[in-house]
Amino acid sequence: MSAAPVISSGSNQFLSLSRKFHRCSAFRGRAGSLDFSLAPVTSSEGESGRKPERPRGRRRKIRRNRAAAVSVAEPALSSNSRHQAVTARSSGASSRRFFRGIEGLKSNERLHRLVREGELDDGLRLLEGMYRRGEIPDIIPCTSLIRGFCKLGETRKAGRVLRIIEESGASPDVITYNVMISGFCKLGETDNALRVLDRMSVAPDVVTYNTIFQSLCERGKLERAMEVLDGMLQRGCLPDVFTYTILIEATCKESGVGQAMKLLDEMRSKGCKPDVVTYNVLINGMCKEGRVDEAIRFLSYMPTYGCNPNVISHNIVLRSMCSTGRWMDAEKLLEDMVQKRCSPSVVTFNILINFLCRKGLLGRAISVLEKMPEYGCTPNSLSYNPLLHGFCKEKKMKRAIEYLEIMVSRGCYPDIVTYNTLLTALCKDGKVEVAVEMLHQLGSKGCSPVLITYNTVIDGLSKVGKTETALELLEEMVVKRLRPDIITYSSIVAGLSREGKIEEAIRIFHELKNLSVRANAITYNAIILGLCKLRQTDRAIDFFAYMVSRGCMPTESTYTTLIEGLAYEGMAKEALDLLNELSSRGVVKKNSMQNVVVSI
DNA sequence: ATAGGGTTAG
Repeated sequence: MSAAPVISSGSNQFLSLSRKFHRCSAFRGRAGSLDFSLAPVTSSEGESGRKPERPRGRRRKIRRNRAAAVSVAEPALSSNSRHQAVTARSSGASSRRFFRGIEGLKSNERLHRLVREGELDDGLRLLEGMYRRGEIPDIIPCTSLIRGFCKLGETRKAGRVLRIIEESGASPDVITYNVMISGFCKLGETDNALRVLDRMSVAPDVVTYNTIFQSLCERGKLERAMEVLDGMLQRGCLPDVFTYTILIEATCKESGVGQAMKLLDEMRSKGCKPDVVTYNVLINGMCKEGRVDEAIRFLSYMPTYGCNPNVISHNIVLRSMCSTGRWMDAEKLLEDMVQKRCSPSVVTFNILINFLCRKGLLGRAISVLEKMPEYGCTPNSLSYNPLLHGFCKEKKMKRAIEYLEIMVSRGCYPDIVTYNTLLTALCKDGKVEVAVEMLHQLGSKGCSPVLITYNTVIDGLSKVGKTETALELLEEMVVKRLRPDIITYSSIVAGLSREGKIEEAIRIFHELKNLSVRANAITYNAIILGLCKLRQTDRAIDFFAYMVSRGCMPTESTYTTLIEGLAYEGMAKEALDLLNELSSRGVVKKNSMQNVVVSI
């Protein structure tokens, strides 16, 4: 960015500005249709892999019991090594081989102990030694070792353990393989999981396959999953309800409910009976496609398929009714549920409360919340938070605090979202100091601030000219290992711009590249606004050009800011011309610029 | 293997 020449009014300058604009190629079409490929502008926080972990208690218990049974009956000898010791003796083998067997027994005992104590790396080291000496390891501690390493994300070490088992002459069983495969899958290494599947020395079971299907489908690789299904059928392994349900869900997402229904037929024809989850997945698919009425009909047919809908079936439909504004239907469905003795859950009520709050019907939301105990449901933070948010939005802080106290008095403790909501309201209310104070007291209330918490307060500070303090909070969050994102930096850049500290704003802006944070239109707009306010419209236009060259799509406020900048510098006619041109291209709505036009 | 996931920047 070169130093900006001082611009005086005059149409010559405007011509050159205008040419600059045209060179930016943003005018070749509407704002929404730049003719070169644009990287996504929105921040890609997306999902953070936070599916609640399913309790696997039952299966684990069985496994543990089996391990326990072995070690109780034969404290030092597992089936594997006992077999070896016996053959070594009975075949009259050399004493060296016999002793190696004895050493192996001792090593396995130590391996068991290390794994039990969680000393995984020591366990692996011992295992390597055993492998070198030709001792045969027990697969049970080895399987635990694989599971442990996978939990730590160290799939490489887990894979090494599996290799050692395979090459040492011990035979891994299907459980060992399943642990390895599920480890790879959980960490997103589906290709590695498939490689293990291919080289398995024992037949994979339905659990093996389901783990892989789950992982493939989560990553949108339905086609690959269907190929694996073919392989499964060829090997004579029978799919179960889980298998089909996973595949049906993915099919709903990728090819629509129509396709998914065909899979349902296939499932039935193979003698596999769909259960309530299978049907719920389909109902969800219908709702997502906007076919709510079809979903309602399906719900009522379910009993004739030999399967009664459950709370979740109803909740899916309920949510869909609410979001399409069919409030009366939703209330009726709730009545139906109660009548059919399908008790509503907290989720049922939270769906209703959420949508009432969004519509601003806080009174009705409260009456729903207060009725929950009659149905045996206790409101949780997801019940109270939308209500607090509603009060805050209406600037009824008193009522918000009142309800905060009510929730606490009922034993429902505020969570980080509750606090974030309150912090937002405090900042908007000009009580930023209070917000900072509250932020720092969160820890003592057993609730740690998250990225959004800091973003909220940093933005609040930046808005009232306290970017100094905002920058301190930025430091603080980094120390707490929270990674600032584009929202954090946009707030700070905007704050600096507003204060006229444009050079510092630009410096931080350029730092973003090193931090691998991608600037978006909001960040650019903040700088452009700062430059315009300093009457450096020329630099602002340079920056606009830079924005486009970096593949960031300008927004309406990018343009309005620039038009205002021109007007502000006294180039009234130019501003008007540009406004006319942009509005004729549909990039800027004229009525959104009424004040500017009037001021000119 | 299915439902609620709410709160932050122009």
